[in-house]
Amino acid sequence: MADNEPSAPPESPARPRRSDATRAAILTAARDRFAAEGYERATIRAIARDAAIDPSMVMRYYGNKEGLFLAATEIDLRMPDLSAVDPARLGERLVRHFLDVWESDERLTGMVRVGVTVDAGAERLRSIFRDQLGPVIAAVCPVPDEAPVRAVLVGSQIVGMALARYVVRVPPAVGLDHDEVVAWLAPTVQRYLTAERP
Amino acid sequence: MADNEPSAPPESPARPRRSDATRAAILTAARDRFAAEGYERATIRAIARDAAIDPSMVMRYYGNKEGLFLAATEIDLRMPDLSAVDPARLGERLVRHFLDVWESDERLTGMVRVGVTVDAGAERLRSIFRDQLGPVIAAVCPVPDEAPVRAVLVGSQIVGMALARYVVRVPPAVGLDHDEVVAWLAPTVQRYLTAERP
DNA sequence: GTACGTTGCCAACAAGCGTTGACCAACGAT
DNA sequence: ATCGTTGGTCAACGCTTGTTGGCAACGTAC
Repeated sequence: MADNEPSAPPESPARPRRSDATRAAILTAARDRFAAEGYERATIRAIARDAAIDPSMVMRYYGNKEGLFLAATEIDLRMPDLSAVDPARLGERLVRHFLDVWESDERLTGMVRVGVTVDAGAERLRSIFRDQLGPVIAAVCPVPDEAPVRAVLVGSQIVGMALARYVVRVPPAVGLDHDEVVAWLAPTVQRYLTAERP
Repeated sequence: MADNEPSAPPESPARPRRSDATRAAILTAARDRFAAEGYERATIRAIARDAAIDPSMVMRYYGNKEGLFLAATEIDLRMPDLSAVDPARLGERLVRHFLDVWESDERLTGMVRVGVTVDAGAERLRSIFRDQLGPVIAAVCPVPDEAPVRAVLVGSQIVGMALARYVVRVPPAVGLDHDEVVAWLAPTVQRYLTAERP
């Protein structure tokens, strides 16, 4: 309905358009606003102002606010291949990876903010658990059936710490450096991954 | 300013008023709405409708929306006295306590929802860490200086799991029963409380 | 050069928000 | 019986929100 490709020729899935720069500017502004202020307070008008265009352009290119949100919050955790990692250091590897990825992409903070508030965001979070964290953990899981539970355990500790550090900013959590976080959390994650089911 | 006690006599800190029932109805409705929908989407009008009164009453009794929020989300974690607990079972005790308290008070879910979105909510969360979790953990902490860090570690795991179970509702986390959650999380919490600093 | 799709701005809409002040009814002390 | 205080409703305010439709400029293909 709000689609702008007139009759997308099947041979080229995405041709460059003159408005690509605008689209990109909107996405960038939307990411910043969603991350900083959450879904409701990030207004289309503010996003458009940041992108230096008219609010109606946002509607034209992304249909409505939820469409913009979904487009702006496609997240790639860049999960490493854990099968190449020393099994005894899986926890350390994972915790360090998440610290890096979290601090390199403010969308993750925004994702948590919104995933906790809006249904569309919660579904996004679930899909990240299911499609990105799940498979990687299944690959190193002794019993494949247990992978979903182990993934959610790992995720709960990682997200919990991210919440404390980057969203709520509890002082003692903010004060920890990477090595301290790894030293505390890695054994936990390691146990969730490899310990016998209790 | 929006205070309704004309000249509160110091001898009786809180006399019963005729409007106590209304005040309570507002608070109950506010808790439900804030918990279910977060700060922005829980409108004063909707809360007033739930409480079967006029929106202006909310303003009269609680000043403004933030005042209502603060009044509706005073939270008591009912922390137990850990010094009476077998030191080897501190983790188990704490995890079980949090499961109970979380499922008996939907305000906690609302608290997390709002604490992640609004500044006033984040401050509430920090104060809960500082004033309720902190002291209890300091009492069982080998080195008192380390108590804040250990408290935030415990909190990160507890809140992370609560997020997965009660807010985002990731299926594998919802499917765990209390004993399973305790079996997985208790050793983690135990280590955060009593292990040597790594 | 003319027709047409694209890009963009502008002005407006209806709805909903938090908040305010005027006004009335019931109560309690005098 | 009266008068100030309290509990409550009503109607409106100013504002912001997401969203829409019209219209002008630009570029390109024929």
